[in-house]
Amino acid sequence: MVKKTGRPGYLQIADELRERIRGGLLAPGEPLPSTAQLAEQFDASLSVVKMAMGILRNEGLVVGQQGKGVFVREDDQLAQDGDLRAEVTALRSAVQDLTRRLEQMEAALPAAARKAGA
Amino acid sequence: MVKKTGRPGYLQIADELRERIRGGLLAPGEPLPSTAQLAEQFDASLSVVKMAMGILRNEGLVVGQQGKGVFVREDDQLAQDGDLRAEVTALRSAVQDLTRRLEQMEAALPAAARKAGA
DNA sequence: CAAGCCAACTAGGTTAACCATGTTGGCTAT
DNA sequence: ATAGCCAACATGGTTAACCTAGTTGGCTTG
Repeated sequence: MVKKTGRPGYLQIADELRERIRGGLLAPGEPLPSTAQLAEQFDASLSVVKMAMGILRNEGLVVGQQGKGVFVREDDQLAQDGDLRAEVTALRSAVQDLTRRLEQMEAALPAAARKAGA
Repeated sequence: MVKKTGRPGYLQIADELRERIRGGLLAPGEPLPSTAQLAEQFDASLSVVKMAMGILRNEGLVVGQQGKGVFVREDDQLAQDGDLRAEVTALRSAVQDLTRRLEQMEAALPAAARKAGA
């Protein structure tokens, strides 16, 4: 299944699964095949499948549940909206602001960081 | 360096590097320390550092050049042209990180959380 | 001196192994 | 029959090893 096109296998698998999700072949809430099954289907090693899953998880397209499986995220029809750009810009500003404020808190209250970190 | 906070090490490292970039500690065009150096600095294995680098690469924050190094992406506004997905991914990670840190603060300062929240 | 080779670095892909942890269904013993 | 255990499966994190391939600087050789 995985082709030797120069594009690494774990990205090919991530692409394919991403497209199945976008195309509706894998519906929201539906479980993906298990890691082992995917490895067999794609004729790939467990490792590359796990890497692909990690990417999709990081992208938020899927949600893993230990012991059960990996499921297509339910709540993101937001990805279809037209004007994401403004939304992303606003989110970035909000994150930057939160980061700054949280850093001030952590700097002012090292006890919290100590308790959490060490 | 990597703390046992429940958040996996490769995400902690990705968080830290992402913040260095956003904060300007690592300027656009500037090379990151090599994988080996980062592993030593974070007291982590090469593997987790490589995983962290893969995430940042996937997010488009950095660009790797085989044989040379990994560099902070120069055109920071590139995300405006196509790939909102990577931008959203980065923001999601940032939010996860902020959430984790804020929860630690709240756990360490229950009085403050009570006063502010409920 | 100059050309070229080579060793030592770099990123990146792949695989395998080990462990922790959560779920589930079936079997066993009471 | 039921309660509880347990094996088989699941995700997820970590580490190590091996390989490809590009870069760079120094040394050797012509």
